[in-house]
Amino acid sequence: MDSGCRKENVAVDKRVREAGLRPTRQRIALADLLFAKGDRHLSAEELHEEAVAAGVPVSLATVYNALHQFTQAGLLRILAVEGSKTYFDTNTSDHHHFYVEGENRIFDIASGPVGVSNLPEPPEGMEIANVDIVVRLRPKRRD
Amino acid sequence: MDSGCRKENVAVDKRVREAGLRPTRQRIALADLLFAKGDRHLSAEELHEEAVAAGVPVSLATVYNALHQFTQAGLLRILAVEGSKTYFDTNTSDHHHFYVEGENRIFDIASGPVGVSNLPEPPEGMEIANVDIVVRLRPKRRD
DNA sequence: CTGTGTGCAAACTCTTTGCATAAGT
DNA sequence: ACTTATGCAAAGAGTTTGCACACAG
Repeated sequence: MDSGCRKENVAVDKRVREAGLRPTRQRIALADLLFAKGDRHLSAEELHEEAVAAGVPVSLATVYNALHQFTQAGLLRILAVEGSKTYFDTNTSDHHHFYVEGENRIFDIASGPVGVSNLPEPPEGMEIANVDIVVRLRPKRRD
Repeated sequence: MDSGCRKENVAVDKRVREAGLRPTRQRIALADLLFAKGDRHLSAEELHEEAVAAGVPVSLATVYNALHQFTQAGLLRILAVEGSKTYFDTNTSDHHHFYVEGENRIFDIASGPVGVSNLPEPPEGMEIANVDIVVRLRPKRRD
């Protein structure tokens, strides 16, 4: 069951290559899972499971390696959320998230006109790399 | 060398008691370190070191317990930052942070008129618990 | 062929847990 | 006295590392 994957693989191959990484079978498979399906947030373990489920028996260590390499290459961002696991975001532009307390669930905020007003000046010698907004959600208690 | 600590201890004792916790020596000492010095962000290990340095030989496990109990009681917040350590914030109101990449350093943003415009509506059955803004800083490269 | 990437398992870090002892009311 | 908290050390989760083998150029 490969139908429809060829084209992505080619594009992804290029993307990986341009990041200065060898387009190995594993990296391409991972990049394909990451980037072919729109914006996603996932942990190393989740990506690993997906890869295995997709018939690419990559090791967890390799998943970690790839995620960090992609991050360094600017293809991914690390999400700032509480909790023990590290989440990676395939959308590297300024955009924002809902975070569901107690469930470690993360949504993208439909990237409308949400914005920050009166951004403060960064301290001397520093510049703003990006701005993350996390809107923390609680289940609404019905009354 | 106890000078000046009495008063805080009394206030802190009350605070701990009102959180529904027994004001034990350790909890009071930790609460005192946390709340007597203005807004702070620190990890369990940092607080533990401070406590030991302050002559209160509390165990790390107790520090973790106390931090979580205080958090549940609404006296602390858990900070959403990347990295393996959990940071706790003594300021539980909506306010925002600078985060220095690669150093795991966190500043409060001088809480001026920074604000979010066009906050999105939360999904069905959810309500907004709070909003965190993290401004990620990179060292400015001099050219 | 040469060098980089992968896989495995062990090591490491941060955090949590269980149980005997100590402290608070 | 009775109950709850503390401390220790061991367990647990997530992540990283080292080294032999495999694959890409």
